[in-house]
Amino acid sequence: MTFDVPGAPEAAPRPSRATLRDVAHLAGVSIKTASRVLSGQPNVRDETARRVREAARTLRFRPNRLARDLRSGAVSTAVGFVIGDLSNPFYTQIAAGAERLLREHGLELFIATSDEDPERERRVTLTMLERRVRALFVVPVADEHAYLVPEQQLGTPMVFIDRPAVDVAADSIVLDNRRAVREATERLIALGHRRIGLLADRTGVWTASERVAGFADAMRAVGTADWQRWVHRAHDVGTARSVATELLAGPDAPTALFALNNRITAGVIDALAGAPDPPAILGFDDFEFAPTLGISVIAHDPVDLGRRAAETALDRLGGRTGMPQQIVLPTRFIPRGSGERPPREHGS
Amino acid sequence: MTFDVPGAPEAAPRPSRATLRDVAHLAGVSIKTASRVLSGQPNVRDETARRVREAARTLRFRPNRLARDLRSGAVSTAVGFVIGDLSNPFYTQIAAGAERLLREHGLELFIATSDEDPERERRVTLTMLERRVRALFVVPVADEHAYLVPEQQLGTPMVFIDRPAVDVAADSIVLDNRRAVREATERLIALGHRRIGLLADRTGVWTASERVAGFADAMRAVGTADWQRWVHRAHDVGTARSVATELLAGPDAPTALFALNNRITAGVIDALAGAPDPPAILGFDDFEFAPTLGISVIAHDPVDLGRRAAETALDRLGGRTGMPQQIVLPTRFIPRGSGERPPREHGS
DNA sequence: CTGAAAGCGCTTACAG
DNA sequence: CTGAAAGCGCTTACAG
Repeated sequence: MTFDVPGAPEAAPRPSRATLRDVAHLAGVSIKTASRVLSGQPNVRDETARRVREAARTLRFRPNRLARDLRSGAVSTAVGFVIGDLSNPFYTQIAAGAERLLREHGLELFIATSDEDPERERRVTLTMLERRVRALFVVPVADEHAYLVPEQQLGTPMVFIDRPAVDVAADSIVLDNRRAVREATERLIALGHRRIGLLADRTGVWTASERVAGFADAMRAVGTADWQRWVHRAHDVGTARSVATELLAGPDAPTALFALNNRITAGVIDALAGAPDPPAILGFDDFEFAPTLGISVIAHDPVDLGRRAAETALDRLGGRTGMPQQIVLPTRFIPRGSGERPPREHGS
Repeated sequence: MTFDVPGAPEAAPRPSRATLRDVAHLAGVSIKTASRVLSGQPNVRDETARRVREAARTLRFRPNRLARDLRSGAVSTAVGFVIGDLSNPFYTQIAAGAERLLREHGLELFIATSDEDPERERRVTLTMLERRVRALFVVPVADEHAYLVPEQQLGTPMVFIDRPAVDVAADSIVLDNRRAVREATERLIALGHRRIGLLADRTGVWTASERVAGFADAMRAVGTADWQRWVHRAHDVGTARSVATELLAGPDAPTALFALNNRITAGVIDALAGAPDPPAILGFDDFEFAPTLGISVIAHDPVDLGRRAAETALDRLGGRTGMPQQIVLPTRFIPRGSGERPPREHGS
């Protein structure tokens, strides 16, 4: 359905945009004085300021930040945020956490998506730097970031989130993936589970490797040498669903399924909906309906990841120097039926 | 946990950033020739181009977009996107849909959040315009946008999403809220429900009013004059939970609950988890676990909302003039247990 | 194929 | 308290 809004005006002739020069002219002052008034600098007579403001209003003057930022140091008040995908809440909640803190410091967010593609990540990151963002946040997919070294040396603070920086000495904020998965696996083992199907993201994904390592730690500790046969790969809801379905239909079906991220957990839940004798399910990443669905999760707060990243960048902008830091945020195990509700941005 | 990364270098002395002038100088050409090479213009001898590119590489030259955009029309390749909240997937999926299309046209996304606050919405919108964004997308909370009129007359395409523009004649993309809720209510009535508890967002929210109107249409059609007594208000998961709990405990408890957005649906689900004799639940907005939880939904695709908005803006940028349009996207009713899976960005 | 000049719209540094 | 000049780093328009 498409229809015209009744009574809407014809496209008006386009007046051109008023500049500071126009305002100054109309107010009968120099361009510098107009600049003073409109950017809140002192030392202008009240009457003069009033005239300038009125001229600005009359002309509907809006300053040009491009020009302003260019002149004053070629650094804008924008910060760049590179994430994998805007439709994945994990990423956007990180951005939300960072944004909240940044805007208290007068900074704005420029978000670009890498589509989980290393080459595109590189391209959009460089574009952000061309805009002279004041700081850069990356939830990296690529593991090659040497191209950022010169930019970093030029003083742009960079913070890597969820996965550490590899070949650039930048600050990073990560979760304690390995420990979390080791301890959760130990719980499953303590409950008597031995056939634990692990569904991990693709090899090469740093968080997946860390989490699998935690699983290996726990399995080896109880003498399970062939732990690798329990490790399966999935990357999205669809593949996770198929893998889970196959696993349960096969011989030697697992008594527990451990999904290593929220997308995989969703697939597993899908596969098991209405199954007669469902295995225990454990998921890395908390999600809203976990309590309702009776699923144990390893919980953490993406918003907090973002907030910590912003803190780190603000620190650097504030002049803190020294070695890059890696901050490791703890996760929390929430067993099913615990009734515990972790704090969330929305609701609960 | 916080620790220093071992072996990280001391903060290096900051070299200053190379400009086009530096590159030209090193390559022994004029600044204009360097510009030609690096911005891909023709008419440069191969050998000259090679020298320039090498100089650029040596100096790690990165063009300054602020300067480029300022010179060439003072319009950047960024588009502005104002949403209520980065941690609400409904908004970010809209942004995802728009971004995908826009980037095919070489445009980048600048996202700002209004925090659902009209005054803040106004402020961030104006800041975007100061950055001379090429187009502006707004999922509005305010219902006063007259201040955008001059900007629009200056030729910045604006598209309102999910809620129409009120006092500025801009294009908009909305859902068929009223019809969708009327028809869904009719279904409930056909199933024999008469005591239908409606949980709507705050009065003043345009989508809420439309949806309530649809409910009224259906209730009046079957002679229910006192339909208003079934309308309750909630704004987030928490309030929706309390309202739902109260409703069910009260006398004359509803046999069906109709939640008018995804946040409210989540609250209702929460309230009903484990209830002995739960009412039917119907929710506006689709969500991933609706099939698993056995909930009927009014489905639509936020990604598509964003895509259509981007199409509209690109059209305007391409020179289409004429009256602003309001595009109404249809929704789909998905009954519980239908097994139907709507297409989603992630998974399924 | 190449370059010198002017200018985008502001702010900085300096002078009065 | 106010202003004329210079310049941020590029590209446009023009000339050769």
